[in-house]
Amino acid sequence: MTLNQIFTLPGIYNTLLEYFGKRNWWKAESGFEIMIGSILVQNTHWSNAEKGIRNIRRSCLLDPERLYQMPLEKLRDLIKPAGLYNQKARRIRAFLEYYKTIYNFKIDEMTKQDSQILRIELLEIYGIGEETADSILLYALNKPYFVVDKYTRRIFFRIGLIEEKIKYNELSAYFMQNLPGDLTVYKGFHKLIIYHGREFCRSSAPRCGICILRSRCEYFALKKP
DNA sequence: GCCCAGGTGGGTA
DNA sequence: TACCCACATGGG
Repeated sequence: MTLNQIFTLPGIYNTLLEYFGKRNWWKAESGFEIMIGSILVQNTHWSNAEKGIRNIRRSCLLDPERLYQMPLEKLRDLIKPAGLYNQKARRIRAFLEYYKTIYNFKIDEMTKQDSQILRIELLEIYGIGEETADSILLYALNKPYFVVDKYTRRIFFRIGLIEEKIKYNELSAYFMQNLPGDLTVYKGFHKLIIYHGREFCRSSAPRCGICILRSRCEYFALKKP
């Protein structure tokens, strides 16, 4: 196998999978927890977002109806460790408003809805942009949308596979067109990109992402001629 | 003490 | 349309 063959999306996916293996990932208790977590993790380290989720769970509020009844100030206090708490409290409230109005807090009803319509609906909610919408679609509702985040953009630009200013939809389409339309691959690849990004591709180390990933690819290229 | 994190919306030119 | 900027806590 040549380096060019390794540097395809399936090749990179397999390389990262061999390097990182299967790791523990956030074990959410429900789709609803994933929806709230997707908002809390916006521009925030996961460990902080998790504290917000934990506070909500401890208060027995990890339930759409109860969380909806919660005064905004109280919600704000619970999610404080996640940072950006004023904005995020309003965003969670806006999402709950939509979830109640359209789906009566029933995730099964939401899952039955057409994926494209769901995505349009989610994007109309205050505080839900493309990444958060796709995160909810993929992880909470098991709809095949590839989640593109800061790490994805940074890593694949540094490897040289995409342009720096590529639009979200173009980058997402690039992944979906070059990977099997498989939920396991979409979820797995996104997680691996995050692992790689956290360890090797921080913004303050502009070259290491390329070096590590390229060297791993070269290593596997030699290992599997 | 400084930099950064799994974004988003609003303002301005 | 394309840039800026605010938002905010906690870990390294």
